[in-house]
Amino acid sequence: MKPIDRELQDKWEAQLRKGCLELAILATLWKERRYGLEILRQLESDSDLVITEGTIYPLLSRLKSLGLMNSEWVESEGGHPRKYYSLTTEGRKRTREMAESWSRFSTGMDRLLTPLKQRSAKGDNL
Amino acid sequence: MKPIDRELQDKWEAQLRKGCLELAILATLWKERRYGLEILRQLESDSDLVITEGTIYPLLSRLKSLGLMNSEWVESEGGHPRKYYSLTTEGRKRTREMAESWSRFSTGMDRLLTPLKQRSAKGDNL
DNA sequence: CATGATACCTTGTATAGCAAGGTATAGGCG
DNA sequence: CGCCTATACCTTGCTATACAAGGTATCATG
Repeated sequence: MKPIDRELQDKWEAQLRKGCLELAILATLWKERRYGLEILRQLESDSDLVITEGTIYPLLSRLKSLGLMNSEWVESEGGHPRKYYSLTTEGRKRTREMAESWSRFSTGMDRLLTPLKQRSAKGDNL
Repeated sequence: MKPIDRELQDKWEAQLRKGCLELAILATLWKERRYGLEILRQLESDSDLVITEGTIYPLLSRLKSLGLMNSEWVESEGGHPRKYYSLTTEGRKRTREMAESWSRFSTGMDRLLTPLKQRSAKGDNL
């Protein structure tokens, strides 16, 4: 892939991620509470979402101020204390709604992309 | 759904769409050339992507300047002439790459969301 | 020639993600 | 004790995106 393509691909992927972060973050808290950097690493390992601290902390603050999360400081053995976030009842509700929204959106995108997948069916050899 | 929820849901959906537009637009041109407003209507009918003219025209210009599309003016019977866009070879290549990127991303998101779907398996009655 | 319909384009604004830099706590080391 | 490193949280300024609003152009109709 040429450098210019590489650049475009990166830019595209960057844009793609936008707007899905809230749901992704909420989802990581579905089963257990987590702290900032932990969520960040979780996203990176479970999906392709690589985000930075400058992205996640403002987002966590916003989600908390919206009442979707609670936070509590927890001392850790050695090192800086951690701020653990957990979903509120409202947060669980919204997470489910957003997941449904994602599902609809995803389905719509796949429908738009079906023409690309009909290679063999129409002798379209690319 | 309460007004505040409605607002949040709308905001979320707005963000979700960001960055997927390029791929969506390119995909509509996979089989045939189309003009601006036609693409806009196509997106609305085939998926949930409702966008405005202020969104699509700058985007089309950018995609053209990137060499992914050609455009040609075509007279229409009655009314303003239409500017038809069609994919270049480069554009088709990138569309395929972006579709693969979408597929990876979509899979990653679904993986993050799997914990939400295990209601019955763990007696999690919501 | 005014109106409506269709179509394309531009300007200004709000917002999101991010790079970069700053603060705070604890452990190891000379 | 002072210094370094690691971990963790937070803030500021920048860039790019989508969008609302408003503008231009063409043709048909009355």
